[in-house]
Amino acid sequence: MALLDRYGRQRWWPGRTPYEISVGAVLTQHTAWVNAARAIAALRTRRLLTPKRVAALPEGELARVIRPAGTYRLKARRLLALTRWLLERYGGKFDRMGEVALPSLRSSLLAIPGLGPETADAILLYAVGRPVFVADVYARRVLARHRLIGPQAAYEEARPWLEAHLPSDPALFNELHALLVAVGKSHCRTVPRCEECPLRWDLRGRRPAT
DNA sequence: GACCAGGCACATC
DNA sequence: GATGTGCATGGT
Repeated sequence: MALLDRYGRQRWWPGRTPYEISVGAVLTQHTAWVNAARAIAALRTRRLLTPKRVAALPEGELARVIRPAGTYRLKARRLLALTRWLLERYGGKFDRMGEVALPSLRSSLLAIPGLGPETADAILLYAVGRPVFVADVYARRVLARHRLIGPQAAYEEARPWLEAHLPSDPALFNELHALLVAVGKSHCRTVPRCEECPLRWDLRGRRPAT
């Protein structure tokens, strides 16, 4: 892949366990990753990166620990909701989700207050390993720039487009999403036109005639 | 001091 | 259905 050659492997999503990855997905909402990482580090220092320990914590105390991530009262509530869902349905074990059909697992995640499509899909892809594309603002920006989707395309428009145009491979989704974020953050912001960008060849699965 | 960063829920028009 | 606002920190 041309993007891979240019930007290198991105090694997303940082996290030692599926639970830690899911915690990161909530903590990074509308927040720079570096601040979410601080909050995760604070949780790790207190040995709180397990569902049972988080669930046992009063909301106010959890909020204090994750303060560096910003919107901490909100995120403490969301983190507890996710953690309780995980414990009640799967005993805190991500591998028990393996038998659940993807659509029902996804809608079950979306029913948790505080989990929108992007957070739910990040958990599905990066923590559970399901083939769901995280069609975040960067991915949509890059696709729109190449007129592969409309400039105002919504999340739920871009995600099926990506999933339909790519092999259904979680490892590929993982790396490409990370690469699209890297491109969307830097290159596509500063370069007005991308007619020659190799991205479109990757996405369309063919190279243009030269 | 404004703006942004790997969103979401809720109110209002 | 589109638009606006609160949440809140830390970096540029």
